[in-house]
Amino acid sequence: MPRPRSLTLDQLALAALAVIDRDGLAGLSMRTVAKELAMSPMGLYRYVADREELEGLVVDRVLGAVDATPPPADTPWQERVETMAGRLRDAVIRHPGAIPLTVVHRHHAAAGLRWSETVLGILAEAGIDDVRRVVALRALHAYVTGAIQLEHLGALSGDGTAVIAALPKDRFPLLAETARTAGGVGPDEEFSGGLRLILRGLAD
Amino acid sequence: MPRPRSLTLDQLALAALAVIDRDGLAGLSMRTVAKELAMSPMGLYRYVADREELEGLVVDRVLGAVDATPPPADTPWQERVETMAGRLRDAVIRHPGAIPLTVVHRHHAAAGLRWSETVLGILAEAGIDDVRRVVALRALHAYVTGAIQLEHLGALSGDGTAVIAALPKDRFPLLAETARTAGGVGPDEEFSGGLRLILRGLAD
DNA sequence: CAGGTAAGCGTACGGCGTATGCTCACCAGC
DNA sequence: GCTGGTGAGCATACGCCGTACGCTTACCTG
Repeated sequence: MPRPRSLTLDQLALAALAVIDRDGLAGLSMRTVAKELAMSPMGLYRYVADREELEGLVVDRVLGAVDATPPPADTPWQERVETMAGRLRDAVIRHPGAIPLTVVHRHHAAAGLRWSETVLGILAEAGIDDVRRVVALRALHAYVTGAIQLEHLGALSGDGTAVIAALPKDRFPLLAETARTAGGVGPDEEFSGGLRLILRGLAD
Repeated sequence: MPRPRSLTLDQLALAALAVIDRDGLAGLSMRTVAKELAMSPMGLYRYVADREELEGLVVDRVLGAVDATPPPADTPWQERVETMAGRLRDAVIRHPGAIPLTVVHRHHAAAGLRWSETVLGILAEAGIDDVRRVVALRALHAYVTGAIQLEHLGALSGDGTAVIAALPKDRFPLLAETARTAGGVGPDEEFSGGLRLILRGLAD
């Protein structure tokens, strides 16, 4: 009977994401999202209970872009896990400003659960039993989450490695050297290099 | 000549940490910290340029508590890295509310650099050359950072595993089973279990 | 065409970070 | 022992924020 809703939740998420992509996470507010939708600030509360719920919608949309279908089963399981990790990283990195949100709200996003289920399937096929599988999944989660954040935070502090390279060599000899060689390692190699450490540790 | 300062930066950090421990990160504001110090809100700006700098002081204090002296060299290098990771985790977890701050400001904290230098020393003694060392250090950082956050976020969502255990078993069979067995694995075992995966992967 | 229902808006409140200019406690020099 | 400069600390104010609350009004059903 009443007036029909003029927006979908996905449009809300899209508008919020547009604000984040344009002005960063600090630019996200109920008011800016409402303005993006040519709507009054309070109108948003007909769709979400509070700001946190809006953030959840954003995360749903970001994580919803990751393909959770199992990679072809004829490739080695390590490679399949790498594929899954890569898909997650690619989707998240497409919206760097939203990274802190994905960390906080990942639990409640259905897409995150689908990703986990697929990864667990790959691990099970690799013959990893349930207790080791729990540890492996959490470790993969922890690594991917942490790596994405470090990658992004390092970037925003304006060549974070440059700061480290300027350290007193007598007190931080290894760190200074490491920072120098770190320049030659790209973020992709770094990510998959670290991931492969876990996978090798997993493979007895 | 002028009036001497009545506070030290460490006292500021301590007051902010007290607020965080008592009221959580959301309770931290220039006003609440000033109140904690029986001072006017603007008085804080004689000590720090802005809120971000105050947060940096907090992180300095939290991370300053980790012992960066190399563990005894007569133990296996894997065990020594585990010791270092455990020290970092213990220090951070002592102030759960400040975890998001440690992630953001870790770069600028001197204590974090000392930790990295010590870990690099252990890796070097293990015969890991510089390119692999860069990858290993970043992977350890990523894992420890991510694991601490997941550990803490899981806790605040009121038994996050309980939510997962209630999933439809037909669509998420492995996840549901995993959540059930996860109950039997404590956070300490989970943390060191994942860490050992990386260390095993590092050891050829 | 009339009525009810809910969509959307306007206003307002308390809190935030912080720019700006004041007061006045302190100490060096006479 | 007084005086004057210096900067510590404070009071006020501005423009944001999230959101509680009550009104208007467009829409669909009968």
